[in-house]
Amino acid sequence: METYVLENLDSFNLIHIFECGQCFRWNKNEDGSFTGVVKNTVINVIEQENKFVFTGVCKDGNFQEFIKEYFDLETDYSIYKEKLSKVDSYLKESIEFGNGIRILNQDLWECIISFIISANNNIPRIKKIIEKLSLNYGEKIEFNNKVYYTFPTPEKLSKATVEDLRGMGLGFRDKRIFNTTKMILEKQIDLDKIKNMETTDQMREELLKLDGVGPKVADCILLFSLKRMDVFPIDVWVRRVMNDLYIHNENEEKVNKKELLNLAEEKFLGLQGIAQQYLFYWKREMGA
DNA sequence: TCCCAGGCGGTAG
DNA sequence: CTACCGCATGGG
Repeated sequence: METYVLENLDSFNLIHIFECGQCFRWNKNEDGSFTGVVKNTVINVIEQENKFVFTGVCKDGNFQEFIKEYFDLETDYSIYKEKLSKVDSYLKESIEFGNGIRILNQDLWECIISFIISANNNIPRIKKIIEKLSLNYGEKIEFNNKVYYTFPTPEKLSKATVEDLRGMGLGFRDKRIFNTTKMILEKQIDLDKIKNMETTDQMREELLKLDGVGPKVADCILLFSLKRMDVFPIDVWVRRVMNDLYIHNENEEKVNKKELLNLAEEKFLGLQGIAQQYLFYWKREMGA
């Protein structure tokens, strides 16, 4: 068991980070701490008097480096916030609201599967399905006398038949998960190659070949795992907030996607991904 | 009960 | 190329 304590972290709020919709495997405990499974490690984080205490058993490498990498602690979010706050008063307000958001460095494989599951689904159920997959196909780890499961590897998940997957509550996404797992396992799509590609467009083109990965899911993967800050995943909430703020179309479903992308590019200038996160979180938490 | 969910794939026009 | 539809399931 290792502990890492950090003081005076800028732009770091546990609720904002874990509940802004980017990740699915973190849960809040009664003491206000959060526990999550990251790669082969279970991590607990708690905020105590302006200090953040990270606890975990790190099986791959140095625990402190692991935390710094995963929580994106090398990135200075004040620069992002400063730029975006100048866009207009809406951005300013959304940033004040989601002040402590940070984009986690999530595992590419896990991110792909998780966001295929997210299609036409709600967050509580997405989390349930991912837990069930992990329980059935992941590795068991104990932490503080509790049992956790790692996210299944492609090898392990490939043992599941389409029927098995249907039994996990995946619904119509069963075949998509099955096919994508196979494509990745057989290296028809090489994830390491994607990580090393030059441009966002090259990465997106490759991701779109995976079954169940369309424009929205690809952009989520690009933002949440490949750290492409210039992508702008458009879901119902983002469409809603962009329409309310800038377009004022009576029928928000009719708002053209290209129009939204152009607008986002023009306004947020390479920081569409970050802007999207603040706006998404703000809109979803504030409601209506 | 009924509507909806961080959409996608397929098909028709 | 765009427009539409069906899809499984369960949360609220």
